[in-house]
Amino acid sequence: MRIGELAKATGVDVETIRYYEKAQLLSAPTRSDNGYRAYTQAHLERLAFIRHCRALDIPLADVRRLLTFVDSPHSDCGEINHLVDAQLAKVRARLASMQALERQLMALRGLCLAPHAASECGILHELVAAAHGEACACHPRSKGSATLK
Amino acid sequence: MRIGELAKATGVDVETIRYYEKAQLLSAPTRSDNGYRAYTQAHLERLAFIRHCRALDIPLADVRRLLTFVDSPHSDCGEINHLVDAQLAKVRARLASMQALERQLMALRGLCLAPHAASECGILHELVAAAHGEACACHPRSKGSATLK
DNA sequence: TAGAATCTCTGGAGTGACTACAGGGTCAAG
DNA sequence: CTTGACCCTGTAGTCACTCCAGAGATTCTA
Repeated sequence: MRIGELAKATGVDVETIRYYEKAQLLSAPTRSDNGYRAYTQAHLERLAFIRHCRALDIPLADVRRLLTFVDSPHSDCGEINHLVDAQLAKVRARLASMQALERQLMALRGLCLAPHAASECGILHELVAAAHGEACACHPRSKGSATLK
Repeated sequence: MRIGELAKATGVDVETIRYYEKAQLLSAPTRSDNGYRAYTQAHLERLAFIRHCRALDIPLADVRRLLTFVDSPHSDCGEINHLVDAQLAKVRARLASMQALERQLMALRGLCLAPHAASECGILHELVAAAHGEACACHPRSKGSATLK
């Protein structure tokens, strides 16, 4: 199988496959007489594994660890659990901050509903106000007056 | 104000401030006799503005655009709305994929509750199964048998 | 006043995970 | 025989920082 076929079969870009080889995630395949990379079914499976992990946003360093487990079936899988747990925690933390971000942007967007002069734009005012340490729609002060007069 | 004081006042790292200067987001301040950067209140406000935008995950290129609006108060703010809307759409898209990701990882995690040999680890089986195009707990096949026998 | 700790400077390299070239070689179809 | 699709290597660019080396300036403590 040539690199283009492998790319099509797995949905991974050709350049990315070469990158994975250089990054030691995919072993270097044998070469045909013309110097083209010749991949086997084993490569395809390994690449699909990597792609699946990446779809789960698992960093390449962790994918590398997981691959060693695939290669040594008698080792203990405790670290695998740990790895997935860590990934889940990371995703959840990002999820929470994303949700806060969405709320902040919605509050900001609500300050300017129709276009007008920038000097009167609620959004710009809001962003500038942050510079003065005033309460803003995004990050209301927890204590004291959260309302601007 | 020296760079360290500015950093403390805004919560932006010293190196990041210098980076913003190089990236043309913050104008180069005058220098003291010893060559140290001497910042003004205007710099502080501008930096706070940038920081606030970054807290909203607005890319630096967009922050640069926003700063031109701050500098030209008579321009129309339509682009500001557009920019915030685009940011909101981006955050929402990421939010959705993050939520899917969380579900996938939870499904994966449920496959191995106690550590044992890697060869029998449900998580590893699952990740490897993806290589064969089989249905997996993360991405069940829409048609046909979604259950593994 | 000496020495140490802290601050500041510049320029350059490193991060993650690709992505995009430039400049060439190989191969099949028309 | 030329066109186009594919493949090769190596390098540089992306984003937004972050870290480092090696040097000079300032400030604190003994």
